[in-house]
Amino acid sequence: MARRQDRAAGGTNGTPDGGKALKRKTTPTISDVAALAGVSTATVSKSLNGRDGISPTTRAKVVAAAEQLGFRSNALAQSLLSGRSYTVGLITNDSFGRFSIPVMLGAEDALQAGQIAVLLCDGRDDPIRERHYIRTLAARRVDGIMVTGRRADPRPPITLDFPIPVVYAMCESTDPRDASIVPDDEHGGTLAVEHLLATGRTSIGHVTGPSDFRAVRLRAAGAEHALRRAGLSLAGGGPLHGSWSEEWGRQAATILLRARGDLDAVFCGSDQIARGVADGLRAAGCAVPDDVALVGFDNWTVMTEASRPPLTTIDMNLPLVGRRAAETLLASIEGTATSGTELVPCQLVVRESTRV
Amino acid sequence: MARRQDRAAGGTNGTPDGGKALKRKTTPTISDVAALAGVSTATVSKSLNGRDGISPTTRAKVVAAAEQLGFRSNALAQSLLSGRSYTVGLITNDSFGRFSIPVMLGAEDALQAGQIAVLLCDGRDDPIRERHYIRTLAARRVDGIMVTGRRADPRPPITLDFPIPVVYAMCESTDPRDASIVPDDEHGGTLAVEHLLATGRTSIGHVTGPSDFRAVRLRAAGAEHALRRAGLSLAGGGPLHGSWSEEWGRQAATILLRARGDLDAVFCGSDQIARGVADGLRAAGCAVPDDVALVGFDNWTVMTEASRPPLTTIDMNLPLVGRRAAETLLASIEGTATSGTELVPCQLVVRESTRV
DNA sequence: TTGAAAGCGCTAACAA
DNA sequence: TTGTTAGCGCTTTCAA
Repeated sequence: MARRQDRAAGGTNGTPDGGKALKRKTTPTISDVAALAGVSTATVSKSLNGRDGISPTTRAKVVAAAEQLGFRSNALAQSLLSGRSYTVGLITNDSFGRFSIPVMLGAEDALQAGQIAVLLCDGRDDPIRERHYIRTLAARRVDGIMVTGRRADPRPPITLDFPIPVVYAMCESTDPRDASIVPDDEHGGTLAVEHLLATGRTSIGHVTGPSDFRAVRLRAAGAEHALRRAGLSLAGGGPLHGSWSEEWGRQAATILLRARGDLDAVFCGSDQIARGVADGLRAAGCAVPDDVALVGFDNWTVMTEASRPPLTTIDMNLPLVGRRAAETLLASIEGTATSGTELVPCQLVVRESTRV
Repeated sequence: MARRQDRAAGGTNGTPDGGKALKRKTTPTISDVAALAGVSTATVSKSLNGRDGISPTTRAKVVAAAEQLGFRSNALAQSLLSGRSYTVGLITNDSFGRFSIPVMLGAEDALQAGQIAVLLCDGRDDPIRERHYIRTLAARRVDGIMVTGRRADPRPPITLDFPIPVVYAMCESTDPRDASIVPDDEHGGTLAVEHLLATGRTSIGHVTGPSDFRAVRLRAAGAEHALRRAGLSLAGGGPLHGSWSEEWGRQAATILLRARGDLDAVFCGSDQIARGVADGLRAAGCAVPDDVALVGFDNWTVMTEASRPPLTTIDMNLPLVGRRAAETLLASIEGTATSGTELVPCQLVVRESTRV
């Protein structure tokens, strides 16, 4: 099956040299440093950790010795002593997809600034697997757990039989006492429609995903509020629900045009749908944005840029969601627990599809 | 900025109860279990780890005590003793994008089967950051490191000042003595063209990405080999290089049609390009697959399914790349080091765009 | 079959 | 200013 390119044998990096070996060079410990520097281990520890009560001379000697040996303090031993692993578990059920990754990146950034490492756990929507991971994380004495998901819809909280902080990012816990950080979808819907209104549109349709997504309901609600404040309502009588696909967008474009000859804007529940709508409108001889303006949702560049014309859209600030989640988790680890759901604001990104 | 939904305070899961606290319930240790079971810690250890030389009665007693206390062995302590952390570091420079994620998932799967946890490190193409991560991983005494990237192009090996196994997944190390696992792009190109030939096409063009990508050169080489074996050569005289975009695909379709009136197939270097080609052909009044058949590369569902018609494509088996990398790393950790580059075969996925 | 003791690598009292 | 000692939680001889 697999081909292997033939090449010289013998790895570079540290692959143990096959032979029974002479002096199997083992990682230097604090005692090695102490011995070399001619001091006690306690002195080495203090010197290297910047504790005071150490003479500059000694400190220099120790540092030199450590350097020479390539000494690197064993975090495992430190953790055992301090009772903190400086590690958090990241459980995701998005198989690290489009939504959870930006969240993760934001989180990882904030955590690593706090010197916290992240253990990866891909739950695959399998409760068994999730439980297994939780056991592992428990054994490794993580300082906290972050849970992430594909959908913003509330999910049952994870169950822990040991007391450590948990925060839900992107997916809300059904237990209101848990800390959750999610994008403010309703606000996103409002932003989109307000932008359309501001550019002079008045007959605005809404094409979106299945109504059993909370995000879908919230975005629609935000849109409708904004319209109501302007004394208007959705063209077509309400949101048009379908699948999260371009195909649905294309169909919906036809439906809307047929229903409302005066249609001059469409707000879509996703960029994918919006791209479909753009194609559908074009096919019907309708110009975007001249005849009909278009706003998507997600700011998924692959879609927004490939669409003709490029799409104005709503960005959920997912990295910020991740960052806030990490900060909340860190605070909780430090003892300042928070609870309840925090909404991260969305942001309008203007491109060709709504140019005036 | 952020809205906070008001809700009752007080977390569910383990957020330390604010107060100075009564008996701050601490995680039970092996001594707690020993005390409760009325035996020594050594006996507890042996009982729980299935060592023999323990009477069934005692074992049962210990197990019961452990259960009752919710005892979970401290992996940190075990690691300190065993010298193995059962953890590997995963360094990526793809910001966990489209390519490295499937690789990661495959790897994570294989590793977790081996009871190995994964520490996440997003290098962001920043060497400083990468070095920082390597220090962290060293301190945490990871058993090995896996390096992943966006491009298959060879990258300089990471530099370690301590001896642990490293494997490169998806991105090859420039040092041939390192172990690398990459998709067999050349094979992929061959598969694509052989499929087109098998379905009776003879005038086959190739539209692909920038030629400084090794994958681009390999895929083209594979395609040309297959053609040569059939006594043919690429329509258009050679590969058409451009950007990795739909836009380029649309342009290229026009170019190819103009150059070769008898064009009956196009093999594309990516699904994105292929989708553009599909649109370009359709716009030129050319039917896919009746007039011109189309094969993409990547099996990126978002593109293959949204394309009209859905695209036949080449799948790189990325999860398998990850799995093989993990297996190689595990073997290396166990002492069986490998070196050189392993090629993982690609696979043809047939859809509408090449129906006969 | 069980337990006492030593030690993995490190840090924090406390003494010197 | 430095060193001695104890101990984090666990496993493993070795002796009982």
